[in-house]
Amino acid sequence: MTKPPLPTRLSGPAESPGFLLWKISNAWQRRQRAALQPYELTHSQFVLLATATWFATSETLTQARLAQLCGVDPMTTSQVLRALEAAQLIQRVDHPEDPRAKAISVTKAGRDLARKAVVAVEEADAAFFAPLGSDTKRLVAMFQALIEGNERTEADSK
Amino acid sequence: MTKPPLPTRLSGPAESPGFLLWKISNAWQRRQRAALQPYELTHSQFVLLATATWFATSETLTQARLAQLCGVDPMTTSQVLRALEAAQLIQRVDHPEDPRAKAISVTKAGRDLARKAVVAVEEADAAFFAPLGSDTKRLVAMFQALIEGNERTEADSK
DNA sequence: CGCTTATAATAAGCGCGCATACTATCTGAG
DNA sequence: CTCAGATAGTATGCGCGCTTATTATAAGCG
Repeated sequence: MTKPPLPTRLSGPAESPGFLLWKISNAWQRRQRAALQPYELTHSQFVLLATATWFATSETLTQARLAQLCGVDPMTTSQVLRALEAAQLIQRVDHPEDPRAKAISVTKAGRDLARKAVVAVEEADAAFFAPLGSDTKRLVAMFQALIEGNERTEADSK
Repeated sequence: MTKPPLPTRLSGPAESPGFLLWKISNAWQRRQRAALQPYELTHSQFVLLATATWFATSETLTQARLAQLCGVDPMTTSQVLRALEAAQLIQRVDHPEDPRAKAISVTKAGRDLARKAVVAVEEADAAFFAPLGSDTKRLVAMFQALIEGNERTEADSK
């Protein structure tokens, strides 16, 4: 070793938490894709459909509210919800009180599909994190700390 | 509570490791995007450029080899490398021994940019995981276990 | 009341991460 | 040597995640 080609990065990317996070997230999404394929849903479609199913009973959902609940950006939410509407899993009608907004409701087909898909998703999720065993709880705690700690930073930079 | 709208999913998605993983990965990519913006690089471009810089001194890189080293799929690798070539950060010449393959080399501009960008990336990375403090090591270990444990499963399903 | 500011949704467009399919070439078994 | 199967790279196309910009409307302030 005369002169390493890059500063730091001591022994390749294998130990960088960010690099690993990226790889794991990709692997997880492949898993989810496979698990959701029988239902012809993508992961984002599932998240929005499931969350809408969950909250539609307790409040009148708008796209913006749903985006906030799921942590999906409003642009993507708009696009994905239109796909869900085209598949007749949800309905988007003009909001009774705010003509700018759309009121989101879930059709019976949507509810039924969500109920079936959520089982497959949670199964795939459990299988993916199974290698951690009981440490999974610890991972969840770390994840929550990361979200907490970075939410603030992101809000600052706006 | 008369009848929950969905089976399981006991108290919303906030505790699902997969859901958290997805949110965190998105947040991390936003951070990386911001950190790399001054260099006009995307995350994938950086990873491929940095890895090429790292390994080009020790072996004759092909796209397939680079894809394998980075864990990026070959199709994306092809596309991203062409972007890097257009930016004159790498070169793709016909491989001397295998006419199917391209030999990848990094230009001086590419090396210089990689050297600068890697600092910004590692800084952003450190800031992102800072909330975990010394537990970061534990997270890395969990990540490695997850990759290990799921690599096998994915290979099986092919 | 009028006016500024914030908000709901969308159009257009970019790059990644795939899946699928195709061409050209290498490699190994017989 | 031949030929089947693996491999390197790419075209095409889809959906997400995001940026920027636009339209329409709501909400707050003087």
